Amino acid sequence: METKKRVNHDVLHIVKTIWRRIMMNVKNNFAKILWEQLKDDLDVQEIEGLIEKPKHTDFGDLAFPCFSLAAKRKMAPQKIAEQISKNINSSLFEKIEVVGPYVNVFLNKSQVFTTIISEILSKKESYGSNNIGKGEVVTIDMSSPNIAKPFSMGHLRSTVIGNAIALIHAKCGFKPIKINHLGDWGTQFGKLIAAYKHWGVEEKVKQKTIQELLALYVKFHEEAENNKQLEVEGREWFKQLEDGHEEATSLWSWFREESLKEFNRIYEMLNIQFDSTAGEAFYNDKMESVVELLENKELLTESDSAKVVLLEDEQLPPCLIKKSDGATLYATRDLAAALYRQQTYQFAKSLYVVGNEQTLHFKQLKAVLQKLEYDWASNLHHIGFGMMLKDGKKMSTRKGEVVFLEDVLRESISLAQDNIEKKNPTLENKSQVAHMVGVGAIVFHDLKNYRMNDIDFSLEDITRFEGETGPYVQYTNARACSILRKANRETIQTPTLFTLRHDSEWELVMLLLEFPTVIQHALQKYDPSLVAKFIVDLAQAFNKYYGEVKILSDDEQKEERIALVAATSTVLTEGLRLLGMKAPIQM
RNA sequence: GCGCCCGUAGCUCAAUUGGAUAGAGCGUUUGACUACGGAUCAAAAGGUUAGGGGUUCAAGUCCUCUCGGGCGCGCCA
Repeated sequence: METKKRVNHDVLHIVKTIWRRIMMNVKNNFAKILWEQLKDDLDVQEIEGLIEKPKHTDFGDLAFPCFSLAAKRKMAPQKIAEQISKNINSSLFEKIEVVGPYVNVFLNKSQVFTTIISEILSKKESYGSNNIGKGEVVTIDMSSPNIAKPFSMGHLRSTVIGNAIALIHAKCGFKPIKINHLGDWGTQFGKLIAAYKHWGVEEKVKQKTIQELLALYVKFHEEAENNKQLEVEGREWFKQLEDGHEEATSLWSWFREESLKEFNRIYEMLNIQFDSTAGEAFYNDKMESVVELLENKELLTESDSAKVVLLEDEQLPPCLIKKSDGATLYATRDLAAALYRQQTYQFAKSLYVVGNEQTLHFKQLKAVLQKLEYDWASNLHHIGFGMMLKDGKKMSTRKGEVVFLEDVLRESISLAQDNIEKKNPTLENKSQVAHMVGVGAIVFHDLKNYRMNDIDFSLEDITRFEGETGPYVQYTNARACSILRKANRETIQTPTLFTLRHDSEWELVMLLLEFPTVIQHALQKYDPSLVAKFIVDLAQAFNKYYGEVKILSDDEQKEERIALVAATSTVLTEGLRLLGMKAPIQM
């Protein structure tokens, strides 16, 4: 008895392993089969590169286009396709069709199905993980809001894109280091101190810090229009700050502390933590050595009594290192930061999730590091993104045209709360779920489109819960969880062989199969939107299936369908997690 | 003026990176078993891919010009 069981188990195991191997390399196997006939014209790798996934499901699961052979053989591609298909004989496919110049193959569905579902059920949330990163460190410069300014919708982009990129890197075996490069230094603090000295009221600032500080900042710029003296005052106060003037310093650290309290509230809402919050001020004592470094390499040139690094060979404008009054600048600070990060973390890659408008700055930064002959300079990457626009135009902090992220988050959470009251009033942990859904809507909205595109701010769009949205994906998963709850299985059985009955089942499986590839693409392109689009596709496929098939009806396929639902829920949950979102099991 | 990015359905965006009939969501119109959860599903309408020229078996995708929009370009960050 014991032995028999063992034998059966082993046989099953072997069958599974073989099929897993085949599925991992379905494309490669198809290429090898084709190669048998095409040896004279192409090698296996070339063939594999030509194999595509057809646009429509009626065209099969994989396709080989014969265009490139047509030129070599001087034959019509249609004829070549016919010839090839006649000579293929493999159990890998259940059907082969020729449509014009394409050889379309249909995979043996039930075996693929069995393999992929059992893989997901056994690996669970680690399905799709890989070890491309081999434990290498990747620093990610992200979020970086400015002290004394509101945490705007614009900063949200850097924060959530950076966070998703960090999660994707971790999934691929990297060690991400999230750095919040706080904007806590610079001329604007001089202006702010000047404004506070003129019009500031301590109590007001204590009550509503950032609103009040923003009001002062806006007033400063309004007044400065007609009063040039103010600008001078601002610069003087910043100089005082740099020289350690007592009042200036204490005002600065007060502003900084109060601002951080507000930012932390938002990070808590978004559930995002940082490995380092070393902001710009952190590099104050590391600036002089950068300047010396550049001087020793004789890279500094004096120009209009300022010091610059010329980048003519690189066809870039000069990089400004020191102002005529001797003060350092943004570029100097980022050079110091790059050096510090390389020393501290020995990164394999250093990413900067910063808006597109700073593209030139990062080109210059990289170019200067290359002039300093650091070979790691080529591992710096600017991950740009489009702006958050209002009516097609950039929002200006100076004019007070900003939307507070916190207001938008609260609005969205309260809308989610209303929905729950209406649709699921008996839900137990309503407010936690409302939080997950409301915040999820905003995060997803920001990640679903390619990051380079500009986004026009629309509260209506952001807080939409229907269609291609975060809540839609969350809802789909909650439905799947509901079925699993009703099925009431201690463990999900993986049937030995699936019998597919519906096209919608196969579409679901093909999507599940793609998940690991999607993750790799998202990694290579630093593009979380690929994951977002994928989980929307998956949710759509699941909802279609759900509408078509009664999953819990009692027939021979019931266990298979439950297994498919479990696998789908696992991937949806994991996909949401990679975007920094929660997947409530009820909502 | 110079440099970079963008232009796809009324709106917001896709399109396997040069491949088959350019697809989704929103909005509009119509329909769905008194429900495995309707935050869902099914269907209809909606396109000269801003425009011209070029490259090739094949262009929304590459090259070029025109028009339209955005961003950046030494003492801000």
